[in-house]
Amino acid sequence: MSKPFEFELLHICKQTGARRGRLHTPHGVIETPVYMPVGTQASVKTVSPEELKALNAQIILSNTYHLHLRPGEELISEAGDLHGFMNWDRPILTDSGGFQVFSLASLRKITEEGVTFNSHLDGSRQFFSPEVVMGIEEKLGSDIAMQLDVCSAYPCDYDTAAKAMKRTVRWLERCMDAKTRDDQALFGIVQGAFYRDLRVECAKQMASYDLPGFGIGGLSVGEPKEIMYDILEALNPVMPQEKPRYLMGVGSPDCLIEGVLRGVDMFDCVLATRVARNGTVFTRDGRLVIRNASHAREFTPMDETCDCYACKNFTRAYIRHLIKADEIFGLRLCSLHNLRFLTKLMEDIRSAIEQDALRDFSEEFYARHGRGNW
RNA sequence: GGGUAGGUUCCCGAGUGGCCAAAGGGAGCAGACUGUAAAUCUGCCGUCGCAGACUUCGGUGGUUCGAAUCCACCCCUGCCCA
Repeated sequence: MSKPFEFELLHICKQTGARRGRLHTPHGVIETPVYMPVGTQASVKTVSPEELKALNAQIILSNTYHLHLRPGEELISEAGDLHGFMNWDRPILTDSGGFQVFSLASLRKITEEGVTFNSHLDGSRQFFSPEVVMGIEEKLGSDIAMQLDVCSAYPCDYDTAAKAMKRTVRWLERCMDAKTRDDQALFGIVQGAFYRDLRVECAKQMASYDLPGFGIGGLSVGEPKEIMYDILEALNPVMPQEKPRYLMGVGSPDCLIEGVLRGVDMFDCVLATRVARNGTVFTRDGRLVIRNASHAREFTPMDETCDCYACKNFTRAYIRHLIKADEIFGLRLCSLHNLRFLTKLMEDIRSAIEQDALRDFSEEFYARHGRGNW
């Protein structure tokens, strides 16, 4: 019996240094590196829990801000917790609302005490602080709770980035003080925008706290990928080896590979499901806009090599038709496929690490898919 | 046969003398999307092109400096009456 939130570092790829691990949670074990589908409002859009399990989703994300506004954590706790409410018995990670502070910038005001929001739903005044957020996340009963953080935009001047990073550290301390549940892990979030020294300083400071894992936030917010990779390279040696590192909001296939190569263990991203609903799918030959007219008469699977429900049963021509006709089933098929594409990619990555061959794997992947087509 | 309302760019539909290649939808085509205010958003959508030019508003002929818009006749469609 392992202790809660133990992270076993099972293997390090001799070719790349990439990490193969296993994170224990109250709702089961997570094999890492892992991609986590996003279910912001207690639902991975268009996909059922049974389907998520079938495509080997090990853990999903949900969102504190959105669930607080609707239906409210009180109502969810009446159902027991978020797991019971949405009938998902595997692990759940809740994001804190820190990203909404960033993406709903026009609706909020940040002070040291916390963030004042106008709800995007009805305009009502909302107040989020580290303590408030921890209270909500504990009521939701997620396995992993993210701290409330301050995410910087791209570009961001040094002074602003430094202030946001330092406030994030102070808010992490307040989250730790407010935390009461032992069966929920709290992750800090490394900030510092695109400045290596700020990132390293933040990571070192947070590493001194006894936390079960750490997020890397504020990346993939519009900066070139090389900048993100550079920050990850700076963080790799200074983040605790024995704790999982979670790169927040990143999940194009190439970024997943590049992240793992730079020591990342966990990822989440809306890209797969959002792009799916807009008529684009990942395939072994790169991104495919299945909505385009060129696929109208292709009576072949979206991806010949894919084992997902959509590829095993339906053709490009049919799925394109569904998308063009605004049939919900088309959105579901594309979502199922893209999610499976990523969970399968992570399976392959885990196996490549175990075989000390992740470099070979990534080179084959790029030879096949190209580097820029994602 | 008589009366009446109409015929607009792929479709629906606005426009009733110049600011009209012609509103607005839809369809179509393409692009974007990375801790989800997203089944969303953006662009193109007569032809050729850089400016610009050219051909269009049922047909033909007129009026006018100028017509999708006014006049005449013709063709076609809906409705009403015989």
